[in-house]
Amino acid sequence: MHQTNNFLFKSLNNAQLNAVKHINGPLLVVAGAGSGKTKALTHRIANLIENNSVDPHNILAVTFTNKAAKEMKARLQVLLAQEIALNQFGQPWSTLKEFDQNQLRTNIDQERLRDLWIGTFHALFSRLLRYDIEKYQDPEGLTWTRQFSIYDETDSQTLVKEIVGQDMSLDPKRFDPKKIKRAISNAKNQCFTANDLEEKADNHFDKVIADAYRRYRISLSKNNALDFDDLLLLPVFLLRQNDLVRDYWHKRFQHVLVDEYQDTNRTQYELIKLITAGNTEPNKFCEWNDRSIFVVGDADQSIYSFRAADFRILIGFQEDFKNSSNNNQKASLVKLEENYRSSSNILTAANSLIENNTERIDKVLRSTREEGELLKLLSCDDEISEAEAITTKLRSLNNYNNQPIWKNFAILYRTRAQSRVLEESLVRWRIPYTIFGGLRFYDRREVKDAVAYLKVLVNSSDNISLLRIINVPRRGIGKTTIQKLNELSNKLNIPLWEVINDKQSLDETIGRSSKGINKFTELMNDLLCYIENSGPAQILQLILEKSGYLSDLLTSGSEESEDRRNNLQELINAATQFEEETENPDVEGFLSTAALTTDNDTKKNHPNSVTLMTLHNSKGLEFQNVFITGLEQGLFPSHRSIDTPSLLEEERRLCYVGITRAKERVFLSHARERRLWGGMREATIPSIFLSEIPEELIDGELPQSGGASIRRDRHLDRLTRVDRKDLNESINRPINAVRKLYSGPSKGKSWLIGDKVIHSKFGKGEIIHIFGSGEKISLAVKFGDKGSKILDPRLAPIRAIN
DNA sequence: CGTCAAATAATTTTT
DNA sequence: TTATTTGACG
Repeated sequence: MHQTNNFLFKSLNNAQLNAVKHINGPLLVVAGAGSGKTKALTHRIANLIENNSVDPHNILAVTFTNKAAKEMKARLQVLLAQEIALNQFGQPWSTLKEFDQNQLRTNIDQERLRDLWIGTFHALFSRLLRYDIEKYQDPEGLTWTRQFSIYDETDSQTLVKEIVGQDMSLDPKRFDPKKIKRAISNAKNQCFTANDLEEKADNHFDKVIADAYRRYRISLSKNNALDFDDLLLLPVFLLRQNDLVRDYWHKRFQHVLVDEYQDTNRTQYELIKLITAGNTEPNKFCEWNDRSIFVVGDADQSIYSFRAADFRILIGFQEDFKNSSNNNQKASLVKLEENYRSSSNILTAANSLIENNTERIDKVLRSTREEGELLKLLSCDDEISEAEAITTKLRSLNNYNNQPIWKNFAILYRTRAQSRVLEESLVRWRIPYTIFGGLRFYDRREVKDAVAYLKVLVNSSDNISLLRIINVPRRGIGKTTIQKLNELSNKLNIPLWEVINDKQSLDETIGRSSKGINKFTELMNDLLCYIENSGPAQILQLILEKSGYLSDLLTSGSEESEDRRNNLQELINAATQFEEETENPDVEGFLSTAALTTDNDTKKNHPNSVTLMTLHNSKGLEFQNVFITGLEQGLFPSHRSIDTPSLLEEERRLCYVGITRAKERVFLSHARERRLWGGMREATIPSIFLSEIPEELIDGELPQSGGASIRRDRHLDRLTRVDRKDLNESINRPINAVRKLYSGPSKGKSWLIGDKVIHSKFGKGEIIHIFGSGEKISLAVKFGDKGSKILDPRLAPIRAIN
């Protein structure tokens, strides 16, 4: 063995080594938060390439976010560069000049890793479709070409709305287009066709959805467009039906790696199976020589089930990929349980919390670090005091530095609406902050307009984009004109573009309204002359100039239009960058990138500011100090999840994700009263999650401002306490193992954990948890087959039984 | 055809 | 409260 082995392996712990050294066959890596899973992934790829002569051309590495893909690629480059530096130049990478480092990395990227497919599910499989979509034979006879448009959420929503409202003439009050879109999306993510839905439908509503699904698909095809879900679903059908195509991709991708496997949905799972095992069921597949499937994930961090992600796919991996030729031996498993991020108090808290979930893979995060500080509880009067308490903490923790380090702090919340109050407080104290998420760069109006021009130039069937720009900038084309043209297009069954591009018949049908239309078609035909020989950046420039879009913005001269102009310049920069980075930078490719890029990944490393984001957005990140806000029943956990155990467990995982983001300190805050939307105040009950963290790990503190003056001892009365002894006993037991005596409310009936009750709807049950205090308590009651419910004893139709 | 004001709805959102 | 969408009017 050469010394490269040493180098690749030396910084890994035993579990990581086992993962990295696994070569052929299936492997599941259960990777807890902060356990170095990206390290395992990148080192494994490097090991395949460098020590096992695997051609990068034969590797497929799939992630869920562009950011993760980018990071993986960058780390892989460095790994390979380090090796080359050592072997070829005889000096460690770190001693090379920065210029030489970059040179080497670029070299590696362009030569060694050129054919390595690493990216998001959507990016990679849309790429596959750009090659092979024309080989797809749809059972309903629908077709697409390789110039297909990708519709984002808004575009496809518009289309569904059109179909439901006009095509099917349904009352949008009874059949909410948003709900229908969601239902269709859900079906697509579970690999169901419209026919499948039709067969399953046992009520009117489901039949309507199946019908809408079928029409929506036809409509997409007429527009030569695909939505996000299709980028995964269509490849599944294509690979299933076309042996040649399937064989090609199956043979090509001998080593498949999937990151965040707990977030895969059924359709993605089908894709992975088709690529890995071809037409064979994976547990019947035996040709594992020179072939592997390597999935990494953490069921405890599955927080996207509302987008049809299903972590049971991860839990089932060992069974799915078991070896039928060897005693039905289960697929191998490696657990990464050593956490390098958080202090041990934080980890113990997170572990105790997640123990309350029932659907898990047994796993405990082990700390590699010192005990650290206790988690701090901030009990506040209302959401304003909460914000004030947080900013006060922020300032006091930074007082000891003459240079405040704001970037060490993150404030996490369950819903976007919570950010406003926090912002106000931060502004008041002049604390710099950055809000994550929100409007995508490519979702800005002017950017979407410009991109829509490109889309129509490439794909003239794309009516959504055509209608978006036909009167932008103003050409005096109104609603009635457009409606007439649409009707004509439908009647003659000719694409809208061809209808408006036929000057003569246009004059006949709409007379003088055709003036604006002609202006538009002349512009587009002019632009079409350039499409063959110019890159996306130049065409964008031409679009903005020739359409008058830019000059319109210039004449208005407002601050807003200046912003717009900057954004458009930014778009051209993005196109230029795309041309520089891409081997064959055609407009179609740029459009795919534009559709599949969020600016979370392009956003430059934020300056020294506090980060504000939703708990969902925080997954995969880490911060020195983390605030988790709004820990109240109905907010976190959200009211939609509170009486459905599986949803409640997902909220708990979300809380687990939040806590495990922190390296040094965790602050948990809740407000006793919160203005919801509108003026009304609502008294709150502290979150059940607070009661699931061992009391001795939490330090209740007196908030320094905002008049939130409740003391620790008074506060803790409000929570159900969990004794250490009971907690230890509860480990490895289901949720109802945590039991304690609770002194009930002063008035009315007092309740005890363990009491049996009878509910008029759910039948007999047992109280497994009590939280809140005084008049405001809630009971968690477990009803045999009906699962657990959270009930208010003052309202719920229950009575005690023996 | 375009603008303004009333009406309406409100978890989370890797692509 | 706010963001977005609808529809009446000039």
